[in-house]
Amino acid sequence: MAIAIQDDKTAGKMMLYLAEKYQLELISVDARVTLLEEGEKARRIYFIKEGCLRLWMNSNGKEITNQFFFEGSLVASLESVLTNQPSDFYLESLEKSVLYVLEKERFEQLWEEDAEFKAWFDHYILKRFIYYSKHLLSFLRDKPEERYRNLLQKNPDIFQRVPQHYIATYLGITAVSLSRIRNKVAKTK
Amino acid sequence: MAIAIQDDKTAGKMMLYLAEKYQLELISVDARVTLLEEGEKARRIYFIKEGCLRLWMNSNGKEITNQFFFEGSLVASLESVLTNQPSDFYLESLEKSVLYVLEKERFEQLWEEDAEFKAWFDHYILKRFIYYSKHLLSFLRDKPEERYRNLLQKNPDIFQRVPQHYIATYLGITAVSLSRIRNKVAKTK
DNA sequence: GTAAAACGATAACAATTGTTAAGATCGTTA
DNA sequence: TAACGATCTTAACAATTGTTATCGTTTTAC
Repeated sequence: MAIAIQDDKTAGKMMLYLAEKYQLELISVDARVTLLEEGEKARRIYFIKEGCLRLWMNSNGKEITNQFFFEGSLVASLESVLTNQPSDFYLESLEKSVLYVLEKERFEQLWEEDAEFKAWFDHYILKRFIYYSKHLLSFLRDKPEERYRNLLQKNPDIFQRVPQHYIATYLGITAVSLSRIRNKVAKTK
Repeated sequence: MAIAIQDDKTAGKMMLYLAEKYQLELISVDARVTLLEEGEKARRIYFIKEGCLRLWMNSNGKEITNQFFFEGSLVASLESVLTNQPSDFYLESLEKSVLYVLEKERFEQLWEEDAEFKAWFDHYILKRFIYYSKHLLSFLRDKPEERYRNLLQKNPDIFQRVPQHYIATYLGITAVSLSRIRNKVAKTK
């Protein structure tokens, strides 16, 4: 009896169902709004109804984008929420977004007392664990150009919605290098 | 009320306590023994009492080391165990090792029925999740030389126990490049 | 004990990426 | 509307890494 890992669509629907079930507050934010600062303790988890956000950090004056999040995703500085440590990351909206808000206290209460929520959240952590292990592997195995090709194939929309220089640091390269790779790949096709 | 993330020593002791509690079978394996092949479905989780192992994959004829595991660690192709899919990885002992064996069926039974085991395992997944997210970040943020310096500082023993060319692919570089970096860093000190 | 394999250092050259700077385009804001 | 900032491309050069090969040493296997 194996664990069936949900696909993103199913997980997204489940998330929205839970947001309604727990009657989470809905908020709207403009593009480029910072929802969490580095050094701050994260007190909220967001469920994205519409829009997109990014988690990023400042490393010696350079912005490093850790991850992008779109509709149907849970987003937070999870490490900060779970361990109660100050966040290493900034959380920022890239587009005008509509978000359900789950306060940390409510989250912890649900996690402990609500079996359906606990099952869903534990499964979410498992999914993220598998996602991270695969993403990490792509850094061990692939050159930047291959990481770009993979991203373009699996998530082409991202290039329509997210500035390219953010994508570059997500791929572990500079914006200049990504521009060169795109030029090269476009010629190859 | 935050989740307290256990340090490795505490987690290791807990693991050995559980191994005794569930009276897991103990096996000994020589160095360089393959415990799981690529394409095989993982049917066992191992708890390392003594020794060390590595998880690696073959990518276009090149060996990529995904992770090393030492005393007090749980080791398996977890993704394969959890999803019942064929493993992308090989699991191999690097030294003569002594391992507790937890069969998949027993694991699933404990996970569902034994609260202490479930709490421990869920916590383990959370820890691994945080480990992976930090490790991934080091690929986005640091150059290979910095990843080497960090590893040397945090885990110097690894260079005494693990062949250097395995460490190289774990750091995402070639063995030649790691040798050059070591030479350069040794001169800098 | 000896042959074979594994391991690590190094050299030479190719390929890729980083850095810095300049310029063009587009959208936002006063 | 005009000024500004954000975004992307490109160029030139520096720095780093990959590739291939050789060599000496150590370890393993028969």
